[in-house]
Amino acid sequence: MSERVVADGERRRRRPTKRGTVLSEELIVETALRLIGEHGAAALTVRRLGTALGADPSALYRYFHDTDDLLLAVADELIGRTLRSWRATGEWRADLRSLGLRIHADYQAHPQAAVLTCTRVTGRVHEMRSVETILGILRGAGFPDAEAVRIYHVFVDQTLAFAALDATVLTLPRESRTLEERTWRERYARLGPDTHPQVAATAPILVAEMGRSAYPAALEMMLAAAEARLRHVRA
Amino acid sequence: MSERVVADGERRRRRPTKRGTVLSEELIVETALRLIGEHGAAALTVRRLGTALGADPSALYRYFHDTDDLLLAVADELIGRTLRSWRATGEWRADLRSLGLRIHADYQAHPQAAVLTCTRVTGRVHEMRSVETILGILRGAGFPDAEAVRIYHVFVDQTLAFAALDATVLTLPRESRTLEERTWRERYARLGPDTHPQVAATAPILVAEMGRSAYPAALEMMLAAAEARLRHVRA
DNA sequence: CACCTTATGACAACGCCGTTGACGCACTGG
DNA sequence: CCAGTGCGTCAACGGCGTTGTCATAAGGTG
Repeated sequence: MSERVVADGERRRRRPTKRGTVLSEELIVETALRLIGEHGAAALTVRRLGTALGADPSALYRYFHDTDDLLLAVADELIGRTLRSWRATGEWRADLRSLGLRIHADYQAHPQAAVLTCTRVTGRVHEMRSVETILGILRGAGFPDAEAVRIYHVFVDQTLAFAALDATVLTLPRESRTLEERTWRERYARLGPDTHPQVAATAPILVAEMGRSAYPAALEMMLAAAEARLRHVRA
Repeated sequence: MSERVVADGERRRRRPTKRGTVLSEELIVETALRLIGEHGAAALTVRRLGTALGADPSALYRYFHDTDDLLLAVADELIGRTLRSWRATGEWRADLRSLGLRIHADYQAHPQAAVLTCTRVTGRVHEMRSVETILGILRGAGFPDAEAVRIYHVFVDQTLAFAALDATVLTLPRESRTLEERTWRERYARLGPDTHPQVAATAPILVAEMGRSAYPAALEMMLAAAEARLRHVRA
């Protein structure tokens, strides 16, 4: 191979593919996101992406070193979109809540990219700006520095951890997911009170609860605990 | 296919493979865990597992419907190992705390497997016993059913999510991990108070805090919020 | 012990996947 | 308008999960 993966701006000759589309890094990333959104996470393969672009799959290797490189580009685009659409209100609980829920939701809209991205420290502009933003919210609310940093850490890692967890579930093939749902509905709901009294006593509530993400509830508990700490500090 | 996947106990004829090993569900799961531990999560393929067992890959389909089914068995074995070493004290906060920390620690001892299995609902024996245990702790503490189920969900998902997040970091190749950390520190050290005042004001605390897992702090905040709810319910 | 049934391991094949090297067309700089 | 080369295309490789078929040994039955 010619080992030539070049930044999009330095590209010299844009030759249309056999089906007439003109490739670009941006178009490829957008198409990848569209594929994920339309046909599920499993639809994102190099071959299918090539087909969707009307190009030979191997053409993509002129733009990205490998699949991982492509997914990172997709992830970076995601981070940008998320940050771009957030607005601060000035009330610390409302701001943390909306920021957390927005990150969680945006990542779940593109689970494949989220799973790969969540655990990586990018050190890029967007990430550093988010650190600054969240720390500002907490210190502005009156948390002492050590407390603010600790809560920042919990908030960020909890949000990313849940985003990755919930995204992983969405990444599973459809059969596995419906299987899990049925596992709760059928197997757990039918456990006898003699062997599993706790489950048997709460079965309907369990089935309803396990069908959704625990992140909103976890976030609320975290915010409540933080507010209690804040009152304690101020007293 | 004969569509015959039979529980391990009901197996009638144990024929040794060409290389002499006698297969069993247990042996397959153990070998899978060993493969993951020795060569990373990516090493777990049906073909390699077959080779490691000295059997034809297709022989595994007599024991598990497909790769997903096998993965669920591996996940359940992990849960079982963790539960086997835990003891209840009778005080709900202490019990949840020790259980959470133990799960988190045990999963990080097998990071490769944790990443692969954290998100799966297995519906198998060990998992069902863990649900029963945790629900028992919460309802025994006096939480009403709906509240107990909600807190159970938050507790479990938060623990697994952090376990997977922290395990993923351990999974990264050593070089990229140290590289990321160094880049991160250098970038944050360079941030001036003019552009990033919040980070600049807390830099030393930040560096110290980000070096460890946020799970213990997150767990404490969750327990504090739960106790507040409990007091509210009782009043 | 001999026989029959059948569970179960082996084999070969299918259709995916990511990735790469060789090739040659068409675009761009001169 | 020509030359050089950037980049899309083609073909192929090796690996993957999975399945249909076959053969063989285990184990009940007499």
